[in-house]
Amino acid sequence: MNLCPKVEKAMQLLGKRWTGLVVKQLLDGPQRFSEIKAGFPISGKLLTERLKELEDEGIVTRKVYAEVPVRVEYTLTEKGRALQSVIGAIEHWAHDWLEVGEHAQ
Amino acid sequence: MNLCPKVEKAMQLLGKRWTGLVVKQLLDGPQRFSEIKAGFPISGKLLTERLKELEDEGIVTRKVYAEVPVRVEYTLTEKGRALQSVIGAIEHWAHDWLEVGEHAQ
DNA sequence: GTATTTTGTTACCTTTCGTAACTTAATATA
DNA sequence: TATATTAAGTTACGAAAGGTAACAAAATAC
Repeated sequence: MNLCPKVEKAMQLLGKRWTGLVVKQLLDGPQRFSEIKAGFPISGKLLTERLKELEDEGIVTRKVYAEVPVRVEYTLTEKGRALQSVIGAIEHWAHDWLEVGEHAQ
Repeated sequence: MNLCPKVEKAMQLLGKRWTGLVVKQLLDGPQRFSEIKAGFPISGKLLTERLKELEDEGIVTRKVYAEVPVRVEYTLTEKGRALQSVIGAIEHWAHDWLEVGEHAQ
């Protein structure tokens, strides 16, 4: 069986460090840069990079509020919200099968 | 909201290059090293590494057949087969939302 | 003019990844 | 006996991705 290019692309997207967590974070609603960053230990550099990638893929939109200091809010598009099924499946599997602090026996 | 350690661990597992594709490949049934490798352009070095990680997590089992030349077969455990829900969700999302060869508008 | 705050960006170093040559082990062939 | 064959790795080395911490921009308050 040869691999479907769409699935390959999805895998390469989600198979990047932090991407899943960024999407999961945004499933709770629109958030600004600093809020996402506070959710897990990603560096500012990488968060910028990941958000740019997700924006390029039409998964996230970026809105700048010209306040002082500036506020930038990131929101999932419909395409992004559809990833809820994937994130949900991961959470379900994690709760069913993972033990933290040790390896599987 | 603070992140559940199980979900964090799952994300860090699946958020590694090739891991999702290795699991997807093995969902079709047990396969030997070379068969998995033929499924997508992963290097032997990385495939060894990923399979070792998945084995350490109890997601995959490794069986050596002392034939000539040697045959090594990898099989998903029940924990591994449970990832079918995750892989399935990714495939579904990919078919619903991705276009190959161009970016989202 | 200086301080403050958020959202990046840059420089620099470390870790991970990719490639290609090599190793091992058991047999078959010359 | 020597050489070839084959699958499954392993190793060395250069390239790409990731982490850290200092810096920049922009607009306002002091």
